[in-house]
Amino acid sequence: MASIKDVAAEAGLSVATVSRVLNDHPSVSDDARRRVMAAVEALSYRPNAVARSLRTDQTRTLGLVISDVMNPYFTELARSVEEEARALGYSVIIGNADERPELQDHHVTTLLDRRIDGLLVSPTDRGSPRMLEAARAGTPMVFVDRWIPGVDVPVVRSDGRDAVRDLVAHLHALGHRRLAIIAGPAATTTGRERVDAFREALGDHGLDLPDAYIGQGDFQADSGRRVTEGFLDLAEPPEVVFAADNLMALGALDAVRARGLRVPDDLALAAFDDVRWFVHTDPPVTAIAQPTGALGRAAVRALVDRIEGGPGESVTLPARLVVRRSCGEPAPTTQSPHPSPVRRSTS
Amino acid sequence: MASIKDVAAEAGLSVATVSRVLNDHPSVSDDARRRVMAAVEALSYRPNAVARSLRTDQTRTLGLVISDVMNPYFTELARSVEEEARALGYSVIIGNADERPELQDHHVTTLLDRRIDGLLVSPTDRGSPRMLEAARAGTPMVFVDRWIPGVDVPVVRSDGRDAVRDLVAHLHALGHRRLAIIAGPAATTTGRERVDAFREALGDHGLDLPDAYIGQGDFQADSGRRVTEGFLDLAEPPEVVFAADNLMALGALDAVRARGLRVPDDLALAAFDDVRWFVHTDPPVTAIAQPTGALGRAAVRALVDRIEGGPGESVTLPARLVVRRSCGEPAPTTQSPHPSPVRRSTS
DNA sequence: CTGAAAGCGCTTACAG
DNA sequence: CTGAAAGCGCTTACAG
Repeated sequence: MASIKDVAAEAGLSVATVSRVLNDHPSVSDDARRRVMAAVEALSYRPNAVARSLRTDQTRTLGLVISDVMNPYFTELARSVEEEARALGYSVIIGNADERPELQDHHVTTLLDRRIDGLLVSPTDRGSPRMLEAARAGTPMVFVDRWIPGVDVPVVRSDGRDAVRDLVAHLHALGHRRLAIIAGPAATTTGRERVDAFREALGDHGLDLPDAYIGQGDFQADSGRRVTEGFLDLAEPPEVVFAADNLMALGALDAVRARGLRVPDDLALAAFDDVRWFVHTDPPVTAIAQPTGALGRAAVRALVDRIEGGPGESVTLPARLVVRRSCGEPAPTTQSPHPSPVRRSTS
Repeated sequence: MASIKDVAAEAGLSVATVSRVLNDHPSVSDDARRRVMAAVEALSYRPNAVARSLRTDQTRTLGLVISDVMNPYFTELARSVEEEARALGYSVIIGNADERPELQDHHVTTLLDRRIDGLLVSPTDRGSPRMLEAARAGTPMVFVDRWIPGVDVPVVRSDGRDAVRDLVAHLHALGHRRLAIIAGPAATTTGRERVDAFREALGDHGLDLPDAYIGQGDFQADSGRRVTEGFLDLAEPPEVVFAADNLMALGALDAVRARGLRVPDDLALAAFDDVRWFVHTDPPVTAIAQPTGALGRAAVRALVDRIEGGPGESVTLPARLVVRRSCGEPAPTTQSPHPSPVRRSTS
């Protein structure tokens, strides 16, 4: 591959001058500029970003460590992050933690070793020493979606409290009284907050959330299935299950289907996170939608601000309830077109 | 951030020796090793990967340029690629082309500028000059899923021919005779091959594929919707639509639902690519499943082989048909539990 | 406007 | 086993 030296030789100029025209430095003669451009063209020269980074101490790269790429919510988040970053002249390297702290730590380490300019993270846990140290050491960093209390880093996330309140009101109006939740890991903020918001909303209606109705999931589908089976085995199963993310809702659908039961007749279902497929599931799933694209863009802007020495603004955006049919038919509607027999769990 | 010089000073040794222990070079005394380790620990030193890359001319990084991250098939592919790469000691940087040639080219350029050790690509088109030149220049490269004829690069993909044949046999047995396809872009191999396989399989049953039954999509949901609407508006609409990927199948479901029609009664549906949600759609969707994880792993192995100077083996894995209910009930089964009225397109 | 030179943080022959 | 030195490909004060 041609280096800047080759270009300089081809153009009959010094590497300093070549570098200047490549970086649009003002003090270059038109003649020099022309000759350099011609040489660049002739040699198909492309600057080596590695060398440039070593010299300038910036990589124009952002690291994004997310909990699970296979989760459509995070996939969309990653996509919007990349788009906004690209618009601002940055590349992004994604690290998929797969909800595993060691993997998260591996990616944080790798990213830091590569000297990314800033780090966007949606922590899987309360933070590894490496991550906390990086934050303390002043590595530009911002949390997206999930965050770690006590760490002084801007947070960009959505607040689902009002949407959860709307959801519970909706469920209550439909006559449901026994409401359960499939929670995310207690080590994550979203894992805890969604349970708290749910409990609080239940309280508004004089309902409480017994421990038996709090299932411990891990934001992945299998756990949603397992927890739902547990609920169904209860002497008094819940009437509704609220899954704290879309994958656990998928798992809940698996469980219901495996028992030959039906949603919402045997068990109503709602989910945090709205995904496109929810429109076409049987039945369409009522969900809480986050402004995912806006979140990703705001996170990048906050991070780039930090990189440039700014404070990096924290942002909280509201989520909203999208009612579909998985919690029961709204009252005024005519009878469902497929009246299915109400079967009950046999246990 | 501490550099190797700081470590050398702290350990009272030369940077050469520090470098040797960091790289597990055999000729280092135990004493030196101990002192270096202690210094590394004391300073929380981490080698600068940028400097190392510049010196060694390798980044231990693979580039992956895929057509669309939001497509679950590619998300899963990306995930398996990253896993296998990590197991082999490589990181991966993903570039999302979003089915846009210019964006694909942007990512190829950026990746090459960063001097990735090898490139994995699922081309959106027939290849940009930059990509073709990189291949010719000997940049280690392998195509995954889609490929470019005439370019001498290993190809790792799945062959859906047999599965498509099985699908058509299934449709034929169900009594369907008017079969249509929502094709991918003709600029892609998968766009063309799936149509060819479909036409060929139809031929086996004495059926042909009229132009009116070939809808031009772009592998994204909206095009599936648009094409399906066109089919539904035909004087003689097809009885079945085969979407060449899962997103266009989603779009087809949108179109059918928007008209108040039902699958499979009004229009049967099958898709290339199986996704988890297909189990829970209304009705569950019959699909052709690719061995996505195996594809990703094989692609990485081929690429790493090329990087190490090997030939890089091309691999073709079979896809298989997964029958569900979106094309109609299999004959022996009892009546569907929700007999819905057969409505027809009004046009 | 242009060039020679230093230096970014490493690795690695080459001597000793 | 250890160190001094060169060099990877750039950028950027410093002189001129």
